[in-house]
Amino acid sequence: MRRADPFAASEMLDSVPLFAALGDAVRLKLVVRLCEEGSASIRRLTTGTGVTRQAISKHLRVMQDSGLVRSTRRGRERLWQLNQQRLQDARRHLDLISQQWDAGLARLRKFVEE
Amino acid sequence: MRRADPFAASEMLDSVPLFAALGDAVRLKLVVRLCEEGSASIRRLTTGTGVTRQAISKHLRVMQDSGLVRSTRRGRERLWQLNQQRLQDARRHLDLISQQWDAGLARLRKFVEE
DNA sequence: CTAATATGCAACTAGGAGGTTGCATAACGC
DNA sequence: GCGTTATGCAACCTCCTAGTTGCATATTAG
Repeated sequence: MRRADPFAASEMLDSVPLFAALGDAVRLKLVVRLCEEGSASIRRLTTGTGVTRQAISKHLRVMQDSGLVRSTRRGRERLWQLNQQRLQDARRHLDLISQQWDAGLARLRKFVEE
Repeated sequence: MRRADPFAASEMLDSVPLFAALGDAVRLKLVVRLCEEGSASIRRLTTGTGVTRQAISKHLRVMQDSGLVRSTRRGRERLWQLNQQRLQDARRHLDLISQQWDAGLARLRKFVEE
């Protein structure tokens, strides 16, 4: 009962939480911040955001659940850093969509011309 | 009072609604569907989704507001299609993030080694 | 003209997301 | 040991989002 899909729909759906993680202004700023600083503690990431530490903590957990960031405990603080592999997954999925779109266009064009 | 940003944060934030649009299973399936079919009416896009036509209509509006799709009226139906330019914007932003991440890593590595 | 088709609009509901405050716990510095 | 710092956990609030149903409107077919 599976529909035929020209590119793996199930794998594509894996990136839904990843895109959702990127689809929030606070979180996208955190991504930028982590790019600049490499890795940083919650306290450090909170400064300048205008929201509380707990809010940032929640955002980081969302990002972690989507695989976008990971953390390591060091002493009394937890250091967060980007997981670049996951970013590349997202890029790859967008590439696949674009390619498929092009292919679909070409197919339609051919269909019309025949 | 603007913070210095190594890559345009304001432009980056433009893609927040775009990522949010992609961060939903129903909508990402619609993207795939539009890739396959080129352009399609609401009624057509609704079949097989398990939700009502109005739900799909709302999703399409969200996607439209983020620039991901556009529509044209033809007779009594409205045809929707992907806006590939916007997809490429998203890819470009992910590329920028990745590059910045690499640069940040290199900077940190150099700092540690010195 | 009339019936069927395709969509738009509005009101409503349920649930989740983003945010807060308050308290608990663990690790440093002295 | 003790105060300070950094985080975790839980309860709570608010609002937006995804979904529904019901009705209105426009267009096509016959």
